[in-house]
This record gives sequence, C-alpha cells and structure tokens, in this order.
Amino acid sequence: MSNPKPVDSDQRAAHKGQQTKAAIVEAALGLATQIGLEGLSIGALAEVARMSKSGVFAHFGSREELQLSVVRAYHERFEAEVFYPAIDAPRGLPRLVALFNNWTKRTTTEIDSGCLYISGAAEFDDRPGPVRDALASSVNTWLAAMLRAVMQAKEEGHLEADIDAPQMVFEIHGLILALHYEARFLKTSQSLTHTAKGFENILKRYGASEMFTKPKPVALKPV
Amino acid sequence: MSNPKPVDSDQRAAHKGQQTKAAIVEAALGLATQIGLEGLSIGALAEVARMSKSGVFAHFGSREELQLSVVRAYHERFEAEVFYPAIDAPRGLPRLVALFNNWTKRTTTEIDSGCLYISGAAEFDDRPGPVRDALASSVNTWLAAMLRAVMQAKEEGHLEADIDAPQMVFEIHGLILALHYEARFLKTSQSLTHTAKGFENILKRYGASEMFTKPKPVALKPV
DNA sequence: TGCAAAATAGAACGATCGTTCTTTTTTCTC
DNA sequence: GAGAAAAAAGAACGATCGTTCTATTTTGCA
Repeated sequence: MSNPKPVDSDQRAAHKGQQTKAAIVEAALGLATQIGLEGLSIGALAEVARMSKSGVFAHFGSREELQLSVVRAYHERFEAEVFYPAIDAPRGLPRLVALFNNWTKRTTTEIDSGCLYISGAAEFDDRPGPVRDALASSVNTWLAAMLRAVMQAKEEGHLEADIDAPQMVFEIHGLILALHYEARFLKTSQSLTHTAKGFENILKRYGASEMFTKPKPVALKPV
Repeated sequence: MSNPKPVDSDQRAAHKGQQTKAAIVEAALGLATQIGLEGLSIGALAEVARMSKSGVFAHFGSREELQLSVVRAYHERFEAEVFYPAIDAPRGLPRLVALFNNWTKRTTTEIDSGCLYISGAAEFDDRPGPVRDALASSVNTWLAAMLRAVMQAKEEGHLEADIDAPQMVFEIHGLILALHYEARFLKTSQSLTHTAKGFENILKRYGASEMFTKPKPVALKPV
C-alpha cells in the first residue's frame, strides 16, 4: 500500500477550517457508504453536518472534489483497518490469512454500512473521470497487496511452487464480493460461513499445509 | 425459474400503446444497464425514445413502475438467454456446466453494457421497496435454479454425495461477481480466463469426473 | 367515414440539484 | 482588544427532476 504518513495532514495545523472539513468528510463518508457516491448531495450533507450548503461547498469547490475526498478517506480507513494490522503477522501464509480475515471482518461490518469499493464500482464503471480513477487506483493497490502476500507465501514454501498467484487472488476477491452481495442485498444468513469455508477450499487447492486450513488449529496436535 | 409464457403479453393485442410501451422499456433497459436504475430519468428516456416526457410517463404512471418494468424485462431476457437454453443439456453435471457457461457468456457481454442484477444490488441494498423486492426475487429465482442443478448433479452421481450444495453455488456466484467487477470496472484483461479456471477448480473440489473439468475434452483419450 | 377512445404532446408546478455571489460571523495574530 | 483573514451563512441562478393538468393528435371500431 502507500507509504504511511507520519501525521495526518488534516490535523497538523489544526485551524478551524481543517477541523470542520475533516468532520464534513467524516459525515460524507457515512452518507456515501449508505447511498453511494452519486447519491451524496451537498444539501443532504449540509443537513447532517448542521451547516449551510455554501459553508460545506466552500471547503471543496466542487462536488467532484468532495467525492474525491471521500474516496481518499475511505482508502486511508481501509488501509488502517485491513492492511496495516496484518503486517504484524509473519510473512507468508500467516500474513495472507490475516489479510483475508481482516478483509472479511471489515466486509461483515459493511453489511450494514455498505462498501464504497463495491458500490463505487457499480456507479462509476462506465463514467470516466477522476473519481473513477481514484476508486480503481485504491482497489488496484489493495489487490496488488494481496497478490504480493500470495507470492510471498509461495516463496516461503507455504503454498505450492507452481500456483497461479493472480488466479488465487481472483478467487479470493470473488468470495468477498459474494459475501457482500448475498449478505447485504439478498440477506442470506449463511454468507459468512460460506466465505470462510470457501477460503479453506482455496487454501487446500493451492497446497496450504493443514495447520492453516483449519479454522481453529489445535496447538498440540502433531502435523 | 418461472413458467414459460406461451405468448408475450405485450405483443398479443398489438395495440399501438403496447407496442410503443415495449419500445420504451427496450430503450429504458439499455439506459438502465448503463447508468443504473436510479440514474434512469424520464427526460433522458424520452429523448432516446424520441417522445415527450409526458408521453413516456403516461405508460407507467410513476417512475417506480417504470423501474419495475425494466426489472421484469431484464428478468425475462436473462431467463431466455441463460436458463432456458441450458435445459437442453442432460440433467446433472452437463446442465450445470451449460448454465454456468451461459451465465459467463452473458456476463462477458455485460462487460460493455452492464448487469442490472449487480448495479441494482448496489443501488437498492438499503432502499426498501417494490424495486428492491423485484430485483432480489429475480436473483433468488436464478440462484435457486443453480442450486437445483447442483443438487441434481449430486443425485446423478456426477458430484460427490456429501457436498454442500449452497456452498458450491456461493463460490460460483463469487466467480461471476469477480468477473464483472474486474473486467468491467478494473478492466483487468485476464478475468475471463480466471473465471473459467476458477470453475474448473470448483468442479474438481466437488468431485466432478475428469471429462467435465477439462475445458475441451479430447474425445478419444482414455480416462 | 365519423366518432369515441386511446395515445401523445405541451406547458407548468414545486422541489432539489450544483454553483456563484455577497454579506455576516468567527477566528487568529499583532 | 483592534483589524485583517478565514470561515460560514444567506440568497439567488439556471437546470433538471418527477408529476399533474389540459390540449392536440392518432388510432381503432361501428
């Protein structure tokens, strides 16, 4: 992912304007994940933020810039919640499993709130422009991180040597998309179980050793 | 899926009104798959249909009824293109493979045009109402058909006897969603290959015999 | 062919949209 | 605490939205 910034630029100087801007983006993020980036209107946002339309608008200069701010904020949050915590796990299969678990966990909470990478993809898939580019760039960054984790697991000998890494990432991505779709839209109850079981199946197919494919490995059991 | 209707009701009496209504729905379907059901505006639709706003509106009485007509039309088309052609294939694994291939083929063409079941899910996932219900009902009907095909393949002995059928459908659904997402939004080139390979992996995992897991089985080669 | 009915058009409505402009309030600095 | 700068509010703009109403055109049947 991108380099971790030492200090959040919106909080550095801490002038009034930047504080309220951060608060507005926060509110906008909540609105956008629920009703989509396209449904996000400045009037509705102003109401939530308890400000005037023009007061909100002045911080961004255009609706598109507001949408970009939301995408950037979402990206930072995704990184902080899914990517960074998983780097503590040892390089190789443990880290890949941690990444997937964090991803699943976040998607599970997003069954209520909505996922910007999924709703944004549907809204902007043939609407070229900066917002689409920012969304696609964020998602690609994340998928590249997953790909790296798979390749490292291969290098470490935790997965078979001749596996197709992009193929594996594709299949994992499919599990997450199905989880979001079936749980959030169809309200299917078993989605989370299916996702976990699907990941086990993928791990087995790509030759992960037994201790990783079990959901709760029994520590003292000899392999 | 639903019972095949002997005659399309919109063409039976063939009064002028029903003809133009069908033409409007046709145009609306094209617009909705591109810019979404929410983006579908009566003004834009009237322009495409070369009619007045009120002329278009009179056929539906409300925007919501227009959206419902579009969903119904999409459902019929999906059935005709994906479901019915596959019933010619023999019950069991061949039919399941045919269903998946038709589904993939349709999704592939929808990389350009867009899929209403996917964009609609993102737009209506927390917007209760008749449109959401119609969308979810259509998708559930289709997923139930896939589930039936899997269970029949199990009964026929084409798949292992103890497999989790809903789990398998979930994984297949994930492949299609990933195909649509990565090909249409991210414009990843290898998506179709990944989808096919992913289906092979699933078939293997659920114990399909070799002749079905090969993309192009060599007829004379002994198994 | 004439006439009622159906289909389409046209104008206008209130509401909301993103945006611009001007004015008022708040904040920060000297 | 005064005064400049920044932030927020308020009003108004043109455009578009879904919808309603009335007027006109087209259709289909006797």
